[in-house]
Amino acid sequence: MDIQSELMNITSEMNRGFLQLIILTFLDVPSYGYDIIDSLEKIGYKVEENTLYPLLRRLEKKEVLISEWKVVDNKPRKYYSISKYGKELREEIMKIWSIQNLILQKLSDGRKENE
Amino acid sequence: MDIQSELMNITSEMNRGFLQLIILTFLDVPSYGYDIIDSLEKIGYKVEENTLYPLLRRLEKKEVLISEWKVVDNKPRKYYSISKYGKELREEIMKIWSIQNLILQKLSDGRKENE
DNA sequence: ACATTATACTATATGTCGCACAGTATAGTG
DNA sequence: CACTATACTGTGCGACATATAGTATAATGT
Repeated sequence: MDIQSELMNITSEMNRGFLQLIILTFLDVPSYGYDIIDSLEKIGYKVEENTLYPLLRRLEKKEVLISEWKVVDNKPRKYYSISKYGKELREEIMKIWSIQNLILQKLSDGRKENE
Repeated sequence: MDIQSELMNITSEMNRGFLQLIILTFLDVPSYGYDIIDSLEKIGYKVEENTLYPLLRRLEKKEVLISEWKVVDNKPRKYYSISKYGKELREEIMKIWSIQNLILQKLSDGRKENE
Protein backbone atom coordinates (compact mmCIF):
# COMPACT_ATOMS: atom_id res chain seq x y z
CA MET A 1 0.00 0.00 0.00
CA ASP A 2 1.57 3.23 -1.23
CA ILE A 3 0.96 5.90 1.39
CA GLN A 4 1.30 8.75 -1.09
CA SER A 5 -1.53 7.64 -3.33
CA GLU A 6 -3.59 6.70 -0.29
CA LEU A 7 -3.08 10.24 1.03
CA MET A 8 -4.17 11.79 -2.25
CA ASN A 9 -7.27 9.65 -2.11
CA ILE A 10 -8.17 10.52 1.45
CA THR A 11 -7.39 14.20 0.93
CA SER A 12 -9.99 14.16 -1.81
CA GLU A 13 -12.47 12.51 0.53
CA MET A 14 -11.76 15.02 3.28
CA ASN A 15 -12.22 17.89 0.84
CA ARG A 16 -15.78 16.78 0.22
CA GLY A 17 -17.97 18.95 2.34
CA PHE A 18 -14.99 21.03 3.44
CA LEU A 19 -14.64 22.72 0.07
CA GLN A 20 -18.26 23.82 0.18
CA LEU A 21 -17.78 25.25 3.66
CA ILE A 22 -14.66 27.08 2.49
CA ILE A 23 -16.46 28.63 -0.46
CA LEU A 24 -19.49 29.66 1.56
CA THR A 25 -17.22 31.28 4.12
CA PHE A 26 -15.19 33.06 1.47
CA LEU A 27 -18.10 34.48 -0.51
CA ASP A 28 -19.57 36.89 1.99
CA VAL A 29 -17.76 39.32 -0.28
CA PRO A 30 -18.55 38.68 -3.96
CA SER A 31 -15.70 37.26 -5.96
CA TYR A 32 -15.06 35.45 -9.21
CA GLY A 33 -13.59 32.01 -9.89
CA TYR A 34 -10.02 32.84 -10.70
CA ASP A 35 -9.77 35.33 -7.84
CA ILE A 36 -11.09 32.73 -5.41
CA ILE A 37 -8.40 30.32 -6.54
CA ASP A 38 -5.69 32.97 -6.14
CA SER A 39 -6.88 34.07 -2.73
CA LEU A 40 -7.18 30.55 -1.35
CA GLU A 41 -3.74 29.68 -2.68
CA LYS A 42 -2.31 32.71 -0.88
CA ILE A 43 -3.58 31.37 2.44
CA GLY A 44 -2.23 27.93 1.71
CA TYR A 45 -5.16 26.04 0.23
CA LYS A 46 -4.78 24.94 -3.37
CA VAL A 47 -7.96 24.36 -5.39
CA GLU A 48 -7.83 23.49 -9.07
CA GLU A 49 -10.01 25.39 -11.54
CA ASN A 50 -11.58 22.14 -12.63
CA THR A 51 -12.64 21.53 -9.07
CA LEU A 52 -13.85 25.03 -8.28
CA TYR A 53 -15.89 25.97 -11.33
CA PRO A 54 -18.14 22.88 -11.23
CA LEU A 55 -18.63 23.44 -7.50
CA LEU A 56 -19.63 27.08 -8.02
CA ARG A 57 -22.16 26.00 -10.62
CA ARG A 58 -23.57 23.26 -8.41
CA LEU A 59 -23.94 25.66 -5.48
CA GLU A 60 -25.64 28.23 -7.69
CA LYS A 61 -28.03 25.60 -8.96
CA LYS A 62 -28.91 24.80 -5.35
CA GLU A 63 -29.52 28.51 -4.74
CA VAL A 64 -26.79 28.54 -2.13
CA LEU A 65 -24.81 31.04 -4.24
CA ILE A 66 -25.92 33.86 -6.50
CA SER A 67 -23.98 34.89 -9.59
CA GLU A 68 -23.82 37.97 -11.79
CA TRP A 69 -21.72 38.76 -14.84
CA LYS A 70 -19.75 41.98 -14.72
CA VAL A 71 -17.16 43.49 -17.04
CA VAL A 72 -14.03 44.56 -15.20
CA ASP A 73 -10.76 45.64 -16.84
CA ASN A 74 -12.51 45.02 -20.12
CA LYS A 75 -13.04 41.36 -19.16
CA PRO A 76 -16.28 39.53 -18.44
CA ARG A 77 -16.20 37.91 -15.00
CA LYS A 78 -18.80 35.89 -13.17
CA TYR A 79 -19.08 37.20 -9.63
CA TYR A 80 -20.48 34.85 -7.01
CA SER A 81 -21.82 35.64 -3.58
CA ILE A 82 -23.56 33.68 -0.87
CA SER A 83 -27.34 33.81 -0.72
CA LYS A 84 -29.47 34.25 2.37
CA TYR A 85 -30.25 30.55 2.27
CA GLY A 86 -26.55 29.87 1.85
CA LYS A 87 -25.81 31.74 5.06
CA GLU A 88 -28.31 29.62 6.97
CA LEU A 89 -26.74 26.49 5.48
CA ARG A 90 -23.26 27.71 6.37
CA GLU A 91 -24.20 28.15 10.03
CA GLU A 92 -25.43 24.58 10.14
CA ILE A 93 -22.32 23.28 8.40
CA MET A 94 -20.14 25.16 10.86
CA LYS A 95 -21.98 23.36 13.66
CA ILE A 96 -21.25 20.01 12.04
CA TRP A 97 -17.60 21.00 11.71
CA SER A 98 -17.46 21.99 15.39
CA ILE A 99 -19.06 18.75 16.48
CA GLN A 100 -16.56 16.80 14.43
CA ASN A 101 -13.70 18.67 16.06
CA LEU A 102 -15.16 17.97 19.47
CA ILE A 103 -15.52 14.25 18.76
CA LEU A 104 -11.97 14.07 17.47
CA GLN A 105 -10.74 15.92 20.55
CA LYS A 106 -12.50 13.48 22.84
CA LEU A 107 -11.06 10.51 21.00
CA SER A 108 -7.57 11.96 20.93
CA ASP A 109 -7.72 12.72 24.64
CA GLY A 110 -8.96 9.21 25.33
CA ARG A 111 -6.12 7.85 23.23
CA LYS A 112 -3.49 9.79 25.18
CA GLU A 113 -4.92 8.45 28.42
CA ASN A 114 -4.45 4.94 27.10
CA GLU A 115 -0.86 5.44 26.14
CA MET B 1 -34.43 24.05 -1.44
CA ASP B 2 -35.15 22.09 1.73
CA ILE B 3 -32.40 22.82 4.22
CA GLN B 4 -32.95 19.60 6.15
CA SER B 5 -32.29 17.28 3.24
CA GLU B 6 -29.44 19.50 2.11
CA LEU B 7 -27.92 19.16 5.60
CA MET B 8 -28.23 15.38 5.52
CA ASN B 9 -26.47 15.40 2.18
CA ILE B 10 -23.62 17.61 3.28
CA THR B 11 -23.25 15.74 6.58
CA SER B 12 -22.69 12.62 4.52
CA GLU B 13 -20.09 14.44 2.45
CA MET B 14 -18.32 15.76 5.53
CA ASN B 15 -18.27 12.30 7.07
CA ARG B 16 -16.18 11.06 4.19
CA GLY B 17 -12.61 11.15 5.34
CA PHE B 18 -13.66 12.10 8.86
CA LEU B 19 -15.09 8.68 9.59
CA GLN B 20 -11.84 7.05 8.61
CA LEU B 21 -9.90 9.39 10.89
CA ILE B 22 -12.31 8.65 13.74
CA ILE B 23 -11.92 4.91 13.35
CA LEU B 24 -8.13 5.05 13.10
CA THR B 25 -8.01 7.19 16.23
CA PHE B 26 -10.35 4.89 18.11
CA LEU B 27 -8.63 1.60 17.28
CA ASP B 28 -5.36 2.05 19.08
CA VAL B 29 -7.11 -0.30 21.48
CA PRO B 30 -8.62 -3.30 19.67
CA SER B 31 -12.40 -3.29 19.50
CA TYR B 32 -15.21 -4.93 17.57
CA GLY B 33 -17.89 -3.38 15.39
CA TYR B 34 -20.81 -3.25 17.73
CA ASP B 35 -18.65 -1.92 20.58
CA ILE B 36 -17.25 0.82 18.34
CA ILE B 37 -20.78 1.92 17.51
CA ASP B 38 -21.78 1.95 21.19
CA SER B 39 -18.69 3.84 22.28
CA LEU B 40 -18.96 6.49 19.58
CA GLU B 41 -22.64 6.96 20.35
CA LYS B 42 -21.77 7.53 24.00
CA ILE B 43 -19.53 10.44 23.04
CA GLY B 44 -22.14 11.89 20.76
CA TYR B 45 -21.28 10.53 17.33
CA LYS B 46 -23.84 8.24 15.76
CA VAL B 47 -22.60 5.75 13.16
CA GLU B 48 -24.92 3.18 11.63
CA GLU B 49 -23.83 -0.47 11.48
CA ASN B 50 -24.29 -0.39 7.72
CA THR B 51 -21.84 2.46 7.52
CA LEU B 52 -19.28 1.06 9.92
CA TYR B 53 -18.95 -2.55 8.87
CA PRO B 54 -18.20 -1.85 5.18
CA LEU B 55 -15.68 0.79 6.30
CA LEU B 56 -13.91 -1.66 8.62
CA ARG B 57 -13.70 -4.15 5.77
CA ARG B 58 -12.36 -1.55 3.33
CA LEU B 59 -9.71 -0.41 5.81
CA GLU B 60 -8.67 -3.98 6.48
CA LYS B 61 -8.38 -4.62 2.77
CA LYS B 62 -6.07 -1.62 2.52
CA GLU B 63 -4.01 -3.06 5.41
CA VAL B 64 -4.77 0.01 7.47
CA LEU B 65 -6.54 -2.18 10.05
CA ILE B 66 -5.87 -5.70 11.25
CA SER B 67 -8.65 -8.02 12.37
CA GLU B 68 -8.83 -11.18 14.45
CA TRP B 69 -11.79 -13.33 15.46
CA LYS B 70 -12.14 -14.02 19.17
CA VAL B 71 -14.82 -15.72 21.19
CA VAL B 72 -15.91 -13.64 24.14
CA ASP B 73 -18.92 -14.36 26.36
CA ASN B 74 -19.49 -17.36 24.17
CA LYS B 75 -19.90 -15.07 21.11
CA PRO B 76 -17.64 -14.75 18.10
CA ARG B 77 -16.49 -11.17 17.62
CA LYS B 78 -14.19 -9.63 15.03
CA TYR B 79 -11.67 -7.43 16.80
CA TYR B 80 -10.03 -4.69 14.76
CA SER B 81 -6.93 -2.70 15.55
CA ILE B 82 -4.84 -0.20 13.68
CA SER B 83 -1.76 -1.45 11.85
CA LYS B 84 1.68 0.17 11.83
CA TYR B 85 0.94 1.51 8.37
CA GLY B 86 -2.40 2.74 9.66
CA LYS B 87 -0.65 4.78 12.33
CA GLU B 88 1.54 6.45 9.73
CA LEU B 89 -1.53 7.21 7.66
CA ARG B 90 -3.37 8.57 10.68
CA GLU B 91 -0.58 11.05 11.43
CA GLU B 92 -0.80 12.34 7.89
CA ILE B 93 -4.58 12.59 8.02
CA MET B 94 -4.36 14.51 11.29
CA LYS B 95 -2.09 16.98 9.51
CA ILE B 96 -4.66 17.44 6.77
CA TRP B 97 -7.33 17.96 9.41
CA SER B 98 -5.19 20.58 11.15
CA ILE B 99 -4.50 22.40 7.91
CA GLN B 100 -8.19 22.46 7.14
CA ASN B 101 -8.93 23.93 10.56
CA LEU B 102 -6.25 26.54 10.02
CA ILE B 103 -7.62 27.53 6.64
CA LEU B 104 -11.13 27.78 8.02
CA GLN B 105 -9.86 29.88 10.91
CA LYS B 106 -8.11 32.27 8.53
CA LEU B 107 -11.22 32.61 6.41
CA SER B 108 -13.48 33.10 9.39
CA ASP B 109 -11.15 35.76 10.82
CA GLY B 110 -11.04 37.48 7.45
CA ARG B 111 -14.83 37.36 7.31
CA LYS B 112 -15.20 38.96 10.74
CA GLU B 113 -12.86 41.75 9.67
CA ASN B 114 -15.12 42.42 6.71
CA GLU B 115 -18.26 42.63 8.76
C1' DA C 1 -42.56 -22.25 24.38
C1' DC C 2 -42.87 -18.73 21.24
C1' DA C 3 -42.37 -13.92 19.61
C1' DT C 4 -39.70 -10.03 19.76
C1' DT C 5 -35.59 -7.47 20.46
C1' DA C 6 -30.69 -7.16 20.85
C1' DT C 7 -26.22 -8.42 19.44
C1' DA C 8 -22.94 -9.02 15.64
C1' DC C 9 -21.99 -9.49 11.39
C1' DT C 10 -22.11 -9.96 5.68
C1' DA C 11 -23.46 -8.64 0.80
C1' DT C 12 -24.83 -5.44 -2.71
C1' DA C 13 -26.60 -1.13 -5.00
C1' DT C 14 -27.02 3.93 -5.32
C1' DG C 15 -26.09 8.88 -5.31
C1' DT C 16 -22.94 12.58 -4.70
C1' DC C 17 -18.83 15.25 -5.47
C1' DG C 18 -13.83 16.07 -5.92
C1' DC C 19 -10.98 15.23 -9.53
C1' DA C 20 -9.49 14.48 -14.31
C1' DC C 21 -9.84 15.24 -19.13
C1' DA C 22 -10.99 18.26 -22.77
C1' DG C 23 -12.35 22.34 -24.50
C1' DT C 24 -13.39 27.73 -25.84
C1' DA C 25 -12.25 32.63 -25.71
C1' DT C 26 -9.47 36.64 -24.95
C1' DA C 27 -5.43 39.25 -23.17
C1' DG C 28 -0.62 39.62 -22.05
C1' DT C 29 4.21 38.46 -22.77
C1' DG C 30 8.48 36.92 -25.03
C1' DC D 1 3.73 34.54 -34.00
C1' DA D 2 4.09 31.28 -30.18
C1' DC D 3 3.32 30.64 -25.67
C1' DT D 4 1.40 31.65 -21.16
C1' DA D 5 -2.06 33.64 -18.30
C1' DT D 6 -6.71 34.69 -17.35
C1' DA D 7 -11.47 33.02 -17.07
C1' DC D 8 -14.62 30.07 -17.91
C1' DT D 9 -17.77 25.60 -19.67
C1' DG D 10 -18.88 20.56 -20.41
C1' DT D 11 -18.58 15.73 -19.31
C1' DG D 12 -17.12 11.30 -17.20
C1' DC D 13 -15.05 8.48 -13.47
C1' DG D 14 -13.86 6.51 -8.91
C1' DA D 15 -14.47 6.21 -3.99
C1' DC D 16 -17.30 6.04 -0.04
C1' DA D 17 -21.27 7.13 3.11
C1' DT D 18 -25.69 5.55 3.08
C1' DA D 19 -29.52 2.46 2.17
C1' DT D 20 -31.53 -2.00 1.44
C1' DA D 21 -31.54 -6.71 2.53
C1' DG D 22 -29.94 -10.45 4.76
C1' DT D 23 -27.90 -14.44 8.22
C1' DA D 24 -27.00 -16.22 12.84
C1' DT D 25 -27.30 -16.52 17.75
C1' DA D 26 -28.51 -14.84 22.44
C1' DA D 27 -31.47 -12.41 25.58
C1' DT D 28 -35.88 -10.84 27.03
C1' DG D 29 -40.90 -10.56 27.47
C1' DT D 30 -45.35 -12.70 27.43
